[in-house]
Amino acid sequence: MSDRKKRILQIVVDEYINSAVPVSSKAITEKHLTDVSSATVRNELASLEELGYLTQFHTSGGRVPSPQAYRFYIEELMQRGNLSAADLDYISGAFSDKTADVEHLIKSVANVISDLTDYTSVAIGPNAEEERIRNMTLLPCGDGRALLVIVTGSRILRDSFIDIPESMSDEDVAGASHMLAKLFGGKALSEAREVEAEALGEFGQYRQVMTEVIEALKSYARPRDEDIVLAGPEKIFNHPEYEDIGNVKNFLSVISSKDKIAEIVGDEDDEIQINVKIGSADDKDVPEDCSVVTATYSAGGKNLGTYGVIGPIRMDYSKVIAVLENVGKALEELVDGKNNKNKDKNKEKNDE
Amino acid sequence: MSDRKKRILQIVVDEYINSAVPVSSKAITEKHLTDVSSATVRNELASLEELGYLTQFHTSGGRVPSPQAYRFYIEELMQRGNLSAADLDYISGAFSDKTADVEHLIKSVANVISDLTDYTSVAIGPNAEEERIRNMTLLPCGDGRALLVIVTGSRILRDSFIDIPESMSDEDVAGASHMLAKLFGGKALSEAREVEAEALGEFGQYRQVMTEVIEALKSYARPRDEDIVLAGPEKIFNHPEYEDIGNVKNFLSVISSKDKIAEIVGDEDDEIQINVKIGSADDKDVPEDCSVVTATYSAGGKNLGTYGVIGPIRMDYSKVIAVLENVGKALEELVDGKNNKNKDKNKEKNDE
DNA sequence: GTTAGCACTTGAAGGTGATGAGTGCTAACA
DNA sequence: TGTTAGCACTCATCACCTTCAAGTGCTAAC
Repeated sequence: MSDRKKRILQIVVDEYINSAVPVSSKAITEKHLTDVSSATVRNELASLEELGYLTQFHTSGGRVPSPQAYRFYIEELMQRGNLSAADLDYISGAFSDKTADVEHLIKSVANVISDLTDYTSVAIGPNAEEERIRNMTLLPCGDGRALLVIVTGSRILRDSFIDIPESMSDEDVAGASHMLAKLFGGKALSEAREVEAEALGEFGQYRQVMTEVIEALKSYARPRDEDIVLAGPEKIFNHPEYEDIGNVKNFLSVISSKDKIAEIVGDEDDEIQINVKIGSADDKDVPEDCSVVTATYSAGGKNLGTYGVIGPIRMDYSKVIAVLENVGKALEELVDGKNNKNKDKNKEKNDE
Repeated sequence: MSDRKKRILQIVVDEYINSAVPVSSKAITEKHLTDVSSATVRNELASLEELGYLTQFHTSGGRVPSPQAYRFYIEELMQRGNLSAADLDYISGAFSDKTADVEHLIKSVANVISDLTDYTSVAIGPNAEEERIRNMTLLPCGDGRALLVIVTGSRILRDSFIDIPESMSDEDVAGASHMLAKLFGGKALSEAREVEAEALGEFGQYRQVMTEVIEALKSYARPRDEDIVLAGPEKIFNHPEYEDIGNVKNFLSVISSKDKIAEIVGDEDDEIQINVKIGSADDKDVPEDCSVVTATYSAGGKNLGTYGVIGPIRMDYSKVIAVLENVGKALEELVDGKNNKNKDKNKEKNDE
């Protein structure tokens, strides 16, 4: 593909992303390629269409980029957009230390992304599997039930009710609770699940409780609904493709199901930092006319979750990717800063 | 208002709810009032319009009920609908004992209501204020933080992270935790908030922790986002008024904000069991073209939350109210049954 | 390889007239 | 006095047509 073809393709995609109307040869020569005539551009456009990058609804309607064009655009043509100073300020101001626990942090990240991009944002919290259990307890609730709570340093990892034998006194439960904390403390959720045999032995008389706990641990393998958040669903109406009720319907059917959100956000290759899915071709759960751009963040070796936006195929990929990248950086700094602070604190303690 | 006027108004509302098209005098005489002529009905219709019960978009377009008509319809005209055997079966099958904790119960109630009515359902969980604290604990998480968990017999009442002095050892926290459980166990959340003075004295060296706990208790006054659930948002598309993008927009702007949902579901008179809000006139947060029907359930003196549907003004009030009533009955039976079972259990224990 | 020129296609916008649904009014009737 | 038939009137909808502008593809000339 010639440089001029690339340039023209870039112009078409940029223009279409901006205006949402099919772009014509005339518009291209008037605004961008002033040194050639519209006829020349027409020839190039016809050729780009043959290559599969452009489509026409009808002969007199200008051209529109195909999903293939967007992919090429993102990989080669797009200007890696820099954010405005205001946007950068907004990001750095948004994540203050007060967002101490991960639950809140996830929500505020999702909100920031949605606000800055003007698209609906989706997020899936940190993968719980590899987080270290900091503490664990069984809280008696009466009527033969107890609440099992597992926390890390920064969040409630999981909680759920389990049945306990009626014969167990509150003191017995407290004892069992201590054993659990000792047994599982410091382990990752995935490791915790593997101590089964050993644990059952140690528990002796409370074998049944342990069985229930193991059962609960197993059910924690998939993300909870609360770990999947959505921000700014109404943002969809800011984009003209969603004047069409059918598109809104598709969109809503996806975002109102946490399972589907998890599906389209979740199943990505760990190697890839930023992942773009364009239309149903890339993921059957993404509606025909939608794109999903996600980024997986981690800091200090710790997974911080996957965040992204869902919006029309005609998405401002440059802006979206810039926002995702900068939010990632801010998050990394926040977490690293905190770690360092803690290290300092610990150091001070040791120095005493 | 004459009996015939009432009958005609009833026919108009029934017909319009069913068909969503303005109803004409001819339709009324053909299908329902076969003993009078359409001209007579026209006179009555004109009179009902003057009374404010009916409106016309244009002279040749049939008539449509006004909000005032719906109110009158619900209070006097509507046939208190009985549910089909299938619907009743569905309800009684939906709430089995396995939905042990309140969180799941709320969700399943919301789903049942949405499924049976074909409208989007909204629910707000049991009012936490008067529930008795069954247990309470502080779980150390490191880095000067601890998780405060409060449970009743059937659910996690509240949880949140609080700061603790770095100097507190895990054992100290455990001690404080015991004191908390003793101090607050058996109290309602609203009562717990009032023990401030006494508590601060008892806590001695851990005064600061207690201050944080009190602070947390105070923040628990309003419902958590998780206590507000929504089921079947996509159901809205099953009703023709939501072919219009503007209406969908209004609708989505309300249901995507938990605060707004809480507002329209929450602020009702405790005296009223079933509450109907028709359009913005009854509640400024209800969109112009929407109605909200809610019911507050309680069983054994315990508040079980408020449930309802949000949908077009042209709502099948009879069906909706029947579903809400029957779901309420089923829920009451479920909870009473459980209480009895527990009483039985306790009795057996005492008999031993 | 580039360009001007032109015929062609197509959707959008606007106008027209026919159709049909539904009403309001009036006068006659019981 | 309430009811009814009859009729003129209103209005949305639809099909059909015309016009308009945008944009293309193609060709011939540079």
